[in-house]
Amino acid sequence: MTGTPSGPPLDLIAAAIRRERERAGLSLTELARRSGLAKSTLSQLESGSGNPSVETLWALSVALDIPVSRLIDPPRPEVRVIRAGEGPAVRSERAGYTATLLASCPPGARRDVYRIDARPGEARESRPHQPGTVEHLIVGTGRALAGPADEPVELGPGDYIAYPGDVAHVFRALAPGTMAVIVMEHR
Amino acid sequence: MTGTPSGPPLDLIAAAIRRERERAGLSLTELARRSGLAKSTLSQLESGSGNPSVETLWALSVALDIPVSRLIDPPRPEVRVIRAGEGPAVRSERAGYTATLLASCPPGARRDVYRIDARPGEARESRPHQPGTVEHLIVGTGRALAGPADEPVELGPGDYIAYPGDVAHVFRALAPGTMAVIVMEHR
DNA sequence: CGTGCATGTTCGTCAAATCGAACGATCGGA
DNA sequence: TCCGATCGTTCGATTTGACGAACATGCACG
Repeated sequence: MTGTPSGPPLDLIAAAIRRERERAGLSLTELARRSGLAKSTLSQLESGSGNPSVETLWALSVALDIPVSRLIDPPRPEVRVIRAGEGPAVRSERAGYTATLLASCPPGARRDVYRIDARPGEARESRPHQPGTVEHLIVGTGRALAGPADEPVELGPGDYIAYPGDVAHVFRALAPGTMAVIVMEHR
Repeated sequence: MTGTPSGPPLDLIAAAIRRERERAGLSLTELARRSGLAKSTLSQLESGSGNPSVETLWALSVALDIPVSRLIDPPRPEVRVIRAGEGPAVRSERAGYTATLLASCPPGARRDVYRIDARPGEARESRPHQPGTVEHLIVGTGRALAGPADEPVELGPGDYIAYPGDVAHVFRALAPGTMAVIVMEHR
């Protein structure tokens, strides 16, 4: 029945709490006072013997002035470079449209970053994605008609648009060599 | 004394759980079986009368195949357009560098989107941001030298780089009319 | 028209998270 | 050296989350 041996990261949470507390320069007593929690609770949590509730986590995140995610999703940054032309390219059936996935959605993150290279031609329509998704589009070069399918907006170099990704939307290049960046923000 | 009566979003979590479950097309019984939780627990949670522990949340997120954050951070989408030249511009002291904030970090989100317009000149150095921050940079036009301050990378049109934002980093335009997009991802 | 199986809810019990208070340890000043 | 303050830990009492079983309801099938 294991299937997922991904044990509950109680130790990680414990470490995160201690780390964030010490980062804020707070003592256990002080944090207890600010968060309204008992310092015994905090002590036990930081010692790893604890399974806090959301209320507890929320109180902590408020007192530490950090998003709750910081306490449960362990991060890990890196340095990556993807040269123009490299990277996983998702070409449309029709030529003249190339979407390159620059930064996919790793565990813990919730956004994809694409580079779009397109030539004038048929519009590329996208069916709705996951509800709550928001797309950010910045035109680099050329011109494009993009946005919600029922109300697209004409954009020039440097223009920016944000629109819900959970409804049908469209992208159509209006000039040769049109390049754009799309940040697809999942929820 | 907080000023923000930001009550624990128990209702939001309840709604989120139900939403995500129905999205996955799972019945309460099925989700209970997959997550190893009692369906009574799930029922109570979805009814809003509950304060789940991290173990419970973790089991849910694994069973639903979503990050835990999806259950605790509330969303909110919109449609916005910022024309080139519009929007809050943050000019550097030295001329030749303009950063425009396209999408700031509203409550619940955790990323800022900037457009950078720069001319060759002095490098612009940024001190470390919040720990865990990751910056994504895509060059639109021109050339730039960017990345960690101790190991910058030369980038051309379409090139992409991701690097930790919690260490000193730098951006220097190498050609006139250099435009880039920076996605600053907080944690 | 019953029967079988499903979904989602309610109730009593148990384990555990949280709390408040007391306890040694450490540090700084008189 | 002694005293006070603060730090973090430990210990019972209480609240509360999680579980399992029973329950009401709806739907398909014979």
